[in-house]
Amino acid sequence: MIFQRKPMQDKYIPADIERAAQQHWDQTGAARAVEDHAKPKYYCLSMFPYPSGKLHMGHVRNYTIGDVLSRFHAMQGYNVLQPMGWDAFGMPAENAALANNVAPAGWTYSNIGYMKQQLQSLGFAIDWQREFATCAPEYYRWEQWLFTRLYAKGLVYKKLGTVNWDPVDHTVLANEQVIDGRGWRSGALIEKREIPMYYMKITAYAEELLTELDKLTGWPEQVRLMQKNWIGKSTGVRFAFPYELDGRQEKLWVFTTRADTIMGVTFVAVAAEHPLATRAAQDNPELAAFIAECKQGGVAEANLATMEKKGLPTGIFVAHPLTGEQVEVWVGNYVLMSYGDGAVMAVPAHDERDFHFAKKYNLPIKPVVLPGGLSLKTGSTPAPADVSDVRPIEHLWAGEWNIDFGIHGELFNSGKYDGLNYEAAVDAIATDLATKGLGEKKTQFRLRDWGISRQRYWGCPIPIIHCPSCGDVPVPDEKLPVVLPENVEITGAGSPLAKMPEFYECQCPKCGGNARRETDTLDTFFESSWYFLRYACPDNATAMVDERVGYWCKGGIDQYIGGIEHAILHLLYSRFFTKLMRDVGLIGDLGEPFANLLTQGMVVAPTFYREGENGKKLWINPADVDVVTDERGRPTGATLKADGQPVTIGGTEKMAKSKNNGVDPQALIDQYGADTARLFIMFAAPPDQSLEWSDAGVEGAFRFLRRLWKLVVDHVQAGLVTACTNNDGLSAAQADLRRKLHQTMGKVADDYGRRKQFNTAIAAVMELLNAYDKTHLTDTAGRALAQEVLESAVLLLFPIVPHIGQALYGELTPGSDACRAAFPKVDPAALKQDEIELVVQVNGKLRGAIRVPAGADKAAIEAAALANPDAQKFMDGKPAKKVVVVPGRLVNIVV
RNA sequence: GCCCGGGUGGUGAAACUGGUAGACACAAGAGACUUAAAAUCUCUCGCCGCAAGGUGUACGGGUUCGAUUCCCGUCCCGGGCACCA
Repeated sequence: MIFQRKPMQDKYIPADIERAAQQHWDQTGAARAVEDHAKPKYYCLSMFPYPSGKLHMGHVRNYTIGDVLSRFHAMQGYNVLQPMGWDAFGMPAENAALANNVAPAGWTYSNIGYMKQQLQSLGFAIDWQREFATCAPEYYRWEQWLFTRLYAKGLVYKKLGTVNWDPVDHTVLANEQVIDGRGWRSGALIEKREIPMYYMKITAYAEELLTELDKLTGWPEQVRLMQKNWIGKSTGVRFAFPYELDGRQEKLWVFTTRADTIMGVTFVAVAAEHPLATRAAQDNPELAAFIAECKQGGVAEANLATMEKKGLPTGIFVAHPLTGEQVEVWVGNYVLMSYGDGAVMAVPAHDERDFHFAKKYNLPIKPVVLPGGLSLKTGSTPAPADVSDVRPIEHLWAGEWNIDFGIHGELFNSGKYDGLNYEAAVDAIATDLATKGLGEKKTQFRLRDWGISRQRYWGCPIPIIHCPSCGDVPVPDEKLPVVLPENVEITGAGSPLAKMPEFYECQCPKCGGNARRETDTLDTFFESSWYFLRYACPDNATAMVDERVGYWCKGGIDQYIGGIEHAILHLLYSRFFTKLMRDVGLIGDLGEPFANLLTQGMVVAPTFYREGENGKKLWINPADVDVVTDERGRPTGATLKADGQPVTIGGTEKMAKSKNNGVDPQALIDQYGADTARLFIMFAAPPDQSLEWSDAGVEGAFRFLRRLWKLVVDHVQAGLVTACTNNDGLSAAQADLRRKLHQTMGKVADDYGRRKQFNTAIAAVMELLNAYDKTHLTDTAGRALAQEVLESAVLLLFPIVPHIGQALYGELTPGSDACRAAFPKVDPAALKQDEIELVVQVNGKLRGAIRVPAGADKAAIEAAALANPDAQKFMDGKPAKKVVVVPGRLVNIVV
């Protein structure tokens, strides 16, 4: 018999085996996904990257997780789809254009080219035939098409929206570009400005988006909760304060969830943009100045909410709807026009914000709800001695805010409502308001409609034509796509499209007259809200989606993986789009788009900067910085490697282009190979935990792979044998190893499949190989066991380190292909154990251990524990009061 | 400010449903092999203590036979806050 094979390399050389493995996968089409109704499908999707230039560690982490799950499920017999594409529109391309004088399109495509090659070098089992970039007209034409359908249904509409206006650059800025209230390039004070924008009616789906959250059992509870709070359903009362102004009877509407406190209203606050504020400012210059001041600064809610609360009286009074008492209207900078009616009733005694505002401006505080479970009726503890005397209670409000003031309780000081609890009071008050025609119970959502217009160039053109006689006219299907011109000049001042007559000059599709094309583009969240459906049919030139979506997305995408930072917006918009597309009749009722969600923790890194001219921060990459630490390892300072001069240490933040703190994985891959990079990042932390980047430990990951290689080399050189399939002929130590092997198989499958915690799976295989090293395996039975352990260990690790796995499995089982191997199956017979060890505690403290037969009953275990000399020593001769036996774990003796 | 997470050795972390705190690694130290270095192998490694033992999971309280895990409060760090993606 002549069987010639190339002898196995003694040394682990990742570059060689990775090239060979990737070539093999390419040639065999290992990652190609084809619809196959004979197998269960597994659509494994990782959030597609923005092509920012190079991969960063967050990408490596994200896509390795996806690849591990994809490969694991393929080994379990699933028909796996793992696609990849590019979220290619967005602001960074325009910023790069400004900084380096390159066209956004060219910059984007070249980044895609580089990053694709990086992804390929990591050996991900991606079906590249489904790749697309969202900046391609073949992709975005379909969202333009959908836009016109939604516009026709009224699900897209136009209204005024507030933006950040840079008065120097004459341009609209993103929130990220507003730093401390100033434009990032001009340094000018930013103003709020109202402009017409297109909105999507996501509020029409608020109820469905909320209730369907309950069905998302494959999502982290945390994300469901965040979405629930974001949608923010609240039930309360919408009511009006009537008033007379300029000879007309008017109503000032507000919404409250605390109608029970309505008798405690001492003033009303409206937003600076509220019509009543505008009216009052007409003959009040001071108020007009205040309103102008409120217009300064950015629109981001975080800024508004942390601002000092300021206000000014309008001099206008409205009538309390129940008492008729006159209540003054104030303008407050903390009241948001975009929430509800842009006006709130103020009850300083029971709302913390109102309380501080009232204290600041000496407005009356009128308590109407008893704090801390007090009751007028029963005088229940801890009531003051004389409960009929309410003065001591009111005196409580003289001091600081107390958390009890905001809690539901029994009403007092409220006339006919005295003694009612929260629910009864709200019911009674709502009824009385309704009788007067001044209000009713109402459900309100915090969720607002989604503004999708952007005054930017690098995005999907909005397919609308403005005609002087016909109004806004959607671009007809046969004129789609509206193609974004790719050769433009970016100046940073205003939208380039608005300066291109060749783009905006057009004819009205209805009347044929001269008209102007919309020059705003769509929010890039638009593209990422449906890309996951397009992966099923990227080649369809005649329809947005087709029946293949029904195959791959039935019951939802099986696994979605991406950063926790997308927990609200992207995931909510994607859920919304799926429902929209269902209602437009594009897809059947697929249900929720993502059946299982894994929210990856952020890869964070320290930030470093220097202040440039006019105080602008120039961010410096961590790779270019030396950090000085004290003896405890705490950073005390940092210097730039290039010049040795100090740089300022910023916070530790998610790796982002804007802070220049991304770490390029390429150096890691070049030095150690893709498998080490993959193994290391999976071993560093569980996937949902945030991970502060450090490459300490990479060496250890590489060492482990080298050791695995050597274990297989040694075994192969001694000669291959048939793998062991049962415990016959094994020594006790060998049986222990075989038990460990099969325990490890179960543990790793559970970690991959259920827990999605890969660091512990790797640790388990490390433990197994440590045990392997310590077991005598030179006899015939031992050699067969060695073969079984090595074959299994290689397959257990294959999803994480597929290149070395491909090579080693080929050596261990010549002629086979690791890509076609099934995941190792546990042999229950190998798990059997005669004796187990139990820990003995005395009063909850570990004092000893006993060995008992595996099937020992409770009484026998108790007896053995009480007889244990270590336990007796600590029982001090006292009798056991109680003995707690936790089967399989421990015995606790209480004395 | 509001919503959601997190805090365990020198470091990354483990402990899955309330049951042995620190698995598995990194770093460090000691030793073996080597002319030497690298690589590899062996041992030590939370803190206090010679030891017995005590103590320890951000901090303060609580529930429990037993708490890293559950509850209340405080502090610190991270994510999101609707135009970063």
